[in-house]
Amino acid sequence: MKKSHTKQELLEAMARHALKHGLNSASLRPLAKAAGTSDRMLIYHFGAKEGLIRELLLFLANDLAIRLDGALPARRAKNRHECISEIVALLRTGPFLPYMRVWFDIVSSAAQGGRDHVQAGSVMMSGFHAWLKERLPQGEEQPDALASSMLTLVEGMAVMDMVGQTDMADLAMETLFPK
Amino acid sequence: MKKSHTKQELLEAMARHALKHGLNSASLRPLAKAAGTSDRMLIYHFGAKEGLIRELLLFLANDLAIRLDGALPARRAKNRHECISEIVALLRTGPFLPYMRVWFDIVSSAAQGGRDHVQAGSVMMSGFHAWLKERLPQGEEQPDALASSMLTLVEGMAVMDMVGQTDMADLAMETLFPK
DNA sequence: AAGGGAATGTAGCGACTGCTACAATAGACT
DNA sequence: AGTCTATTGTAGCAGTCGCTACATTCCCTT
Repeated sequence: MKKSHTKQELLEAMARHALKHGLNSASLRPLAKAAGTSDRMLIYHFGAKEGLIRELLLFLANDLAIRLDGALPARRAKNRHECISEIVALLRTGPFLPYMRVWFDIVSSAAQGGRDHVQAGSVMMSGFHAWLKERLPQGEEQPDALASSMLTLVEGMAVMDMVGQTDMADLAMETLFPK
Repeated sequence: MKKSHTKQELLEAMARHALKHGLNSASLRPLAKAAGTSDRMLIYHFGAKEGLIRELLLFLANDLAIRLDGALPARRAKNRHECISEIVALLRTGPFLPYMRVWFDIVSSAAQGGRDHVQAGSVMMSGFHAWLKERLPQGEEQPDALASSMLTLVEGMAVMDMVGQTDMADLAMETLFPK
């Protein structure tokens, strides 16, 4: 072996690159450069770009889960409004913006029928749902339904944010989960 | 003049192509072929690809508005649940799937900082909001807030649909706007 | 020490990208 | 009729894409 980058190390570096520069527009040579290797070696390790993307997506899904866990302590919110508004504030925070951009790359590719993207997106939402459920106010009778509601609304708000309709997003949140 | 395609005709044909094959991956030669002309002529008419995309986005925004108007009569829904579930059902309908795919192409590009995409997305959401407001149940005291809520939730549901989390989308809707 | 397989570099292929230089044609106007 | 301008075709450039053939180097095993 000369350098013997681990697949994990490669994925880590490529994930960092994808978070900075986008996922859909990522091509082998820039990814390789970011990971300190060559396109030649990426194909060698992952077989083809398709496999690389698949593994990169799973890595990113896991990475987001870790990042979410680290960002907000696993404690119960005081009430519904505080719960969702904390989450929204968190996602609008600098460190999470790259994840949001990559997230919509994934959604867009999933919409075009990319099965790997659908799967990765599904994994991400499941993880997000579980994470959110642990942070709901105490005593909620239907935590699944409430977590689904909040998560779905949060996703819609993210869409609105991306197209400059932050006001509409905020209004929706304040209306559905008022103080 | 030999053929003298109108810009409008070109945009129409290219919009059809974008709805079929995606917007982010659209390149000049396929677009030109779909419009019965050449990449050479597209550049001639639009100056550069950037201008073409800009005009195509506005065309699509207008097209979506027209399509929405034509799809559901401008009548008031009986209640909130009927209102939103009709809209969701409509958007999940075959003819609207291409628009959803293109929509998330736009959101994804907007997330990457594409100003034209942000603007087009904003126009689309404003139009959608106005359209929805006319179809709210009668007697709602805060139509803007309610329309924003429903629209934002619908967008979140669309995201969930794209990544195969239709169940979560439905659960959210039934929870926030129960029968 | 010899062999073997894993890892890497170099070079390049064919297809595609947005875009352009050059020339030809067609119509409108004087 | 002759000129001018708008429109179009042909050909191609320089760059990027995913991927591969070939050769080399390295470490581990025997």
